[in-house]
Amino acid sequence: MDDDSNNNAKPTINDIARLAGVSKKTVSRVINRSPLLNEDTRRRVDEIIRATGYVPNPQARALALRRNFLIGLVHDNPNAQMVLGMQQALLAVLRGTEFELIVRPVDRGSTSLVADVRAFLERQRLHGVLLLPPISENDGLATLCEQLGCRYVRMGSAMLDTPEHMVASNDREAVRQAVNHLIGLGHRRIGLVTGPQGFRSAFERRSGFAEALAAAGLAFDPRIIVEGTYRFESGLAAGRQLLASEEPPTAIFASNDEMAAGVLHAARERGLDVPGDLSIVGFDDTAIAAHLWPPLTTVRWPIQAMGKAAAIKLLDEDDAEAQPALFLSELIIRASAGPPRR
Amino acid sequence: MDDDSNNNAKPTINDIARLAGVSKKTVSRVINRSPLLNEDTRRRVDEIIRATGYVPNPQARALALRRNFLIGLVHDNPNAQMVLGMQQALLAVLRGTEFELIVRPVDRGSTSLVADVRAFLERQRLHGVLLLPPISENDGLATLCEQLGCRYVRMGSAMLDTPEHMVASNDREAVRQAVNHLIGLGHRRIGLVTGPQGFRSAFERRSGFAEALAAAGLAFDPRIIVEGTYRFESGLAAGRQLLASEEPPTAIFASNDEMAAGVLHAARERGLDVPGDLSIVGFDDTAIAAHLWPPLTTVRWPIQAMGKAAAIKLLDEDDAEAQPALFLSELIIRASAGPPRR
DNA sequence: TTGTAAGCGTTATCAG
DNA sequence: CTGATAACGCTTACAA
Repeated sequence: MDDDSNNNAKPTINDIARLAGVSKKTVSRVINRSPLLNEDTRRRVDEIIRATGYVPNPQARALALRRNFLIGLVHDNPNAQMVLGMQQALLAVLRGTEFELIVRPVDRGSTSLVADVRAFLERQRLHGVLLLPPISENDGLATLCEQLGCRYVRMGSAMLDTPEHMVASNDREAVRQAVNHLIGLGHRRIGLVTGPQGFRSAFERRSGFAEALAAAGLAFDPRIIVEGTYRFESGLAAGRQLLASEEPPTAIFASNDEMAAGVLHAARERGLDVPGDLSIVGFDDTAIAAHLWPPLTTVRWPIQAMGKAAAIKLLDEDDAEAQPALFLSELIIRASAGPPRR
Repeated sequence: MDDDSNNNAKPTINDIARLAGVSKKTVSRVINRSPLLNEDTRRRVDEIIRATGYVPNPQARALALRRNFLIGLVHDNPNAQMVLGMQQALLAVLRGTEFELIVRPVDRGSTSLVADVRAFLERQRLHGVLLLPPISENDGLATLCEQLGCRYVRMGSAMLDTPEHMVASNDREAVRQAVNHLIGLGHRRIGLVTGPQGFRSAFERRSGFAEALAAAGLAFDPRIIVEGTYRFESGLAAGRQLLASEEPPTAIFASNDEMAAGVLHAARERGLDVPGDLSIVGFDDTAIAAHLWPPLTTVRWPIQAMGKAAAIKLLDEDDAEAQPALFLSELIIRASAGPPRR
């Protein structure tokens, strides 16, 4: 009915020990690359392991070690593209290791946020977690991880923590560049659609905007600054408002691409030519940016690189130090921004 | 230094047993809602559990039970939006249960696909997996799950398996409706951008297209059928080709939104008015659809409902039967399709 | 209805 | 360098 070896059952450490004629502890040492091991013994055991296709049982290891080989991704899904990009980057590093990725969306509005995350971390005994914005801005979560002895890395739009716990994009500088681009094109009256209050990224981007204007000696006119929610609809509403104002801007910087798409919509509704009548710049370089018409000038931040760095920081104490904590974004110039017609 | 109870250490089943003055087995019975249990005992133990905040250690349970409380999401990431939507739907059901979601991207091109998944399933001893298209079309994977005693549900664009193992959208019917919509608007020459060969969804959508044409007595002209890759660039290329043809279509059905965005781009390049000169219909109703200008008429399939049904099928043997396996898509009429001008 | 003993597959301790 | 032996926290026999 069956042919070789123990048929269906996967071999355990005991099987290997018996086959190799050593104790299970020795096998364990081989598995864990213990340095104090006779080279011959190691080779012999390794051979058996290879031959049998033995793989240590993660559940048993987790129990004995009191910690799991799991990396958690905790987020509040502000941006599907970003979350998935992060996942891919993490998994690229995790692949080939014994670690698995476990995903945990949470509700940042909930008063029990910290308690929820605590329960999750305690239960699963994660090796480490990556906190995505905006919940990464919550210092309580960082403290919690520290307390629980769970490695953590926060992702954010500014340095919120020490380098080993941080991968940050420099949003402020990136926006400064983007706005400088508009100023360089000749724009003097530039509108802003901000992100929602309370988001650090919104604050940073707004600051970069203000700084760029100040550096160019341009006025920061609150009448052409509108707060958005990072959603398309809010961009649409903001665009309508801005374009209907007495003295409409010739360019609008939207704090993310989704809102920029909304602004573009508003421009179309009024029959405006983009970029002739209105230049638009977004932020994030999500998929939509290149697919809009005209393709959107925007800021791209290195999700892949940041995710990779985060994963390495989470996995390995030693390599962590070597990884950068601050990442530079890049202005992607497409067709949605040009010189003002008037 | 510390105040109450065992300070830092989480209570174990032994602590609860001692505190309640019963054996650990009894506590175990309470945890697992064993029916043969004195109501009084149960209450007493439950009380202690609540008071101490005891939570059973999942790793220990996994070891003893030889199976993990993990649900896997195995995919090849053809569509970020869909993957994330699926995740959300699964997690909504998993939330509040003891199950966690573990994400596993794979490479469908790899010759070791089945072996990779096997290694993953054997190692993690998953409770169940959800296979997303296109790898869900691989019967080998389903057989594998069966062999390993791992529950599975396949998601696809047609019924590829028995209802308890399937959540399917009816792409063929949905496309038929979409194309009928175009025909109803007066279009007689309709182009098609297909998905890549080998994808069942591509086949189904193409079939629906052909059937709608046939039912209306319209010719299926291979010269205005172009194969795409489900990517924006392929839609752009296809659009250019179609619009440059001798007798260009007055409407184009693209087999997904991303390609539809590409077709729209191609139309813009030629200065065409949409929908005046060209009507465009997409498929998927991803975020981009509503954000394009003009907003895209497209087909929406019920990701959330499908994900929820899949999760329930994976979790519970009994409820599984009650869940539908076939889901109907919906034509979302926006502004990108209208009557032909000529 | 409840408890006892043994085991799940691994690692840590501490001798040899 | 290597190996008994006892954890890790829970469940499944099998008794009582």
